[in-house]
Amino acid sequence: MKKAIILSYSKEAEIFKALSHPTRLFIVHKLKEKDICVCELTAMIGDDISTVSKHLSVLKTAGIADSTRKKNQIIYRLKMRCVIDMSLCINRKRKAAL
Amino acid sequence: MKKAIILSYSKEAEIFKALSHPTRLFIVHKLKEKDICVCELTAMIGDDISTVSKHLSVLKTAGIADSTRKKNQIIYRLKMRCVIDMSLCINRKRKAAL
DNA sequence: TGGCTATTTGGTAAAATAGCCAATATGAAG
DNA sequence: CTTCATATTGGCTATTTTACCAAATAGCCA
Repeated sequence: MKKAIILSYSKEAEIFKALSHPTRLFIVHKLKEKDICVCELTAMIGDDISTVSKHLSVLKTAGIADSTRKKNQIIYRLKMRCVIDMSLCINRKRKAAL
Repeated sequence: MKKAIILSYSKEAEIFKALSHPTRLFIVHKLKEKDICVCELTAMIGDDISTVSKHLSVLKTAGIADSTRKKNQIIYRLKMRCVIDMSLCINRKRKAAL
């Protein structure tokens, strides 16, 4: 059984895990500009729509995005906008490292 | 073959992935206070030293930590300190959600 | 209602990750 | 040089993740 002090980081880890896939990061960066439906994201990404849907589900479960229905489309929205700051932080570091 | 625009997020994704494990987050939060050797981290975590060493290797490869030798210990240091800001951002959100 | 569009869910195979033990390195100290 | 302490690497298995296809679901509209 894992120590409680370690387990206390599980929720935070889940959020980082949701951001740990290139496709999901791409989605986050698109959503920072505007709300987008699954179909449009799928067209941009080029994966099967079921794959994209599952990525979106991961982001939603982690609390990073949420969704609403509009006619027969599901529109996703970036809920945790501070992930953009994380991105900036990382890329600032990456450029500084050159 | 994945689209280039998606692949361009791979490096950023790697950093988030490195932070996506409770044990590694624990390590990061300890390292923000002071530099620590593998043996001390291992004692705090309770996993096999080889497991801890591999976690540290992930953090190092991602550019989040680095290490120096001191006598026969390897001392790890938090290199990308802005991951602390990410943590704050996430936990601020989490508390706001209650 | 029935068909249409958009999305999610289930199933599955391949790949990646985690964690343990054993084996190997690497420097320290006698 | 030998032994000790510290850390890393290799090998293995169990678990998780990813991505596809097929099937099911949900709302819209004739």
